[in-house]
Amino acid sequence: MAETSDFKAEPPEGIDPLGASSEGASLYQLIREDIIEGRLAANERLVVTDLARRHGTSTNPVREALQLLRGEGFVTFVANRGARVRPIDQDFVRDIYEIGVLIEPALTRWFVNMATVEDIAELERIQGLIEENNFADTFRHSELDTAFHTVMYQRHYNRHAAELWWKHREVLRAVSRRFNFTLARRAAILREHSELIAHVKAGNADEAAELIARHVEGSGRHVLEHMRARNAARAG
Amino acid sequence: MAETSDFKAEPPEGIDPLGASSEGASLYQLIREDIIEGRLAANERLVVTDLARRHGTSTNPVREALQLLRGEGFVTFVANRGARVRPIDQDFVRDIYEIGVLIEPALTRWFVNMATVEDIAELERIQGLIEENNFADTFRHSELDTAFHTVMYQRHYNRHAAELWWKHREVLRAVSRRFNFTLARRAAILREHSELIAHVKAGNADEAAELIARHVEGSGRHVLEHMRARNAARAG
DNA sequence: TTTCCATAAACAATGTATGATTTATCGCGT
DNA sequence: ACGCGATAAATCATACATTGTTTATGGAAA
Repeated sequence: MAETSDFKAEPPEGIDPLGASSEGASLYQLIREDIIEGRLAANERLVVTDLARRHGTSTNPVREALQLLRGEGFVTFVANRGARVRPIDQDFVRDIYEIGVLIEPALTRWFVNMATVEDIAELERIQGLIEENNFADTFRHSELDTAFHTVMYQRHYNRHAAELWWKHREVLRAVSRRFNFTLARRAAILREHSELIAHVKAGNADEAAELIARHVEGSGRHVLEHMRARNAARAG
Repeated sequence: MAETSDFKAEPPEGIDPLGASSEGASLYQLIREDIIEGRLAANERLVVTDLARRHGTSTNPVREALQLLRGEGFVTFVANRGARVRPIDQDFVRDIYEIGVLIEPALTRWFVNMATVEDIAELERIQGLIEENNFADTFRHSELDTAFHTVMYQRHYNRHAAELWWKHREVLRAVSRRFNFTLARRAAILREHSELIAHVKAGNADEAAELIARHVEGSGRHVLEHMRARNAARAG
């Protein structure tokens, strides 16, 4: 699994990157990243001619990229008023965490029943790196954590579910990177990952699924609490 | 609830129809329906100039509509080879049914705890129409069935989940219309809807959620069985 | 003076048309 | 079966028309 040895988490195998054609693809990816990473403000207007100038293309590919992003839900359109950045706010994050709580246990259950020794070794390797890093490098942690779960969901037969998870994951990864982990959360993550590996080894699908549900919910609660706090600080 | 008195099911309130601008919107909707209703064959090439000619527009709006459909997952792109119709095959249908089994119980649980007397009256009214129709008019049944579930999920706070459900529902509605209901399935639908209403009235959220899981799973099994049979017939 | 409103100018979205360039695809002859 | 040239099509650029939105501006009213 080459994608887990370096820092950058890769999409699960078999998920088309949606960035096919050279020019338009990078345009799409650039705008997408700007939204997900928060470099474009919530509700900011996306003016076609501006984007075209900024990226050195004509307006045509820009408009197509915006429609693609619209279909994925990262951009909203109003007739004759063009595109705006869809805000990745608390509601947004809560929504996709809740969907994760529902879907990830099912993906996990399947994984437990299908896991090979190589899979388990890979999980343990990544978990080793996570413990080694011990949250020192936030970016690295978030990549490793994503890789950990990717190993589990990567080969699931339900491609819709796996792709949905990945799409959500990309957002959550970016959002959670903006915050530091509390000590309690750090401990919970390490403990839950270890327990999960134990369940996988023992073939306890139900326990693993239940654990993942708690894991995702805990992660969501943690991020949302941070968002709330930051929001309150900004408002107060 | 005006949307349930006539034949055409409407998207849940608050779901933007994604068809904003007049021209491009209808283009998008037309192509989308052609795919969902199966008028465009699986994997069929979507040639930009053809579509433009057929719909009497220039190529630009066509390309944008295709990108939007790509983002929604109804169309696939390969670099420099353009767009193709994403096949709505057994895998596709199984995937989204399975996601429904995971998500709909959660939506239902919330509904049971929030349902007003008007909601319940509306459910009973629709259920009355469903029984009255008694599967005589397949199209009408599918619209009514959709309306029934829409009442439940319409106002859920998790807009992502509700929109995901709706997007999937539009596909499943079209697919299931291609088949007739077996007698066993008819009986199950009527029984489960009635039981569901009883659970809602009694405020039994868990029972309702469990029932919906079975309802969706049964519906999926039924449709998939039909698809399998038709596929086998075609192959044999 | 400030607030409000109508109006005009500037801006931008949307669609059309056309051409250049690159990349697939297909038919044909070897 | 293979290569090659013709055709088809995707992709991008450019320019422009039309339409609707936004903003600036100059008064009229409070």
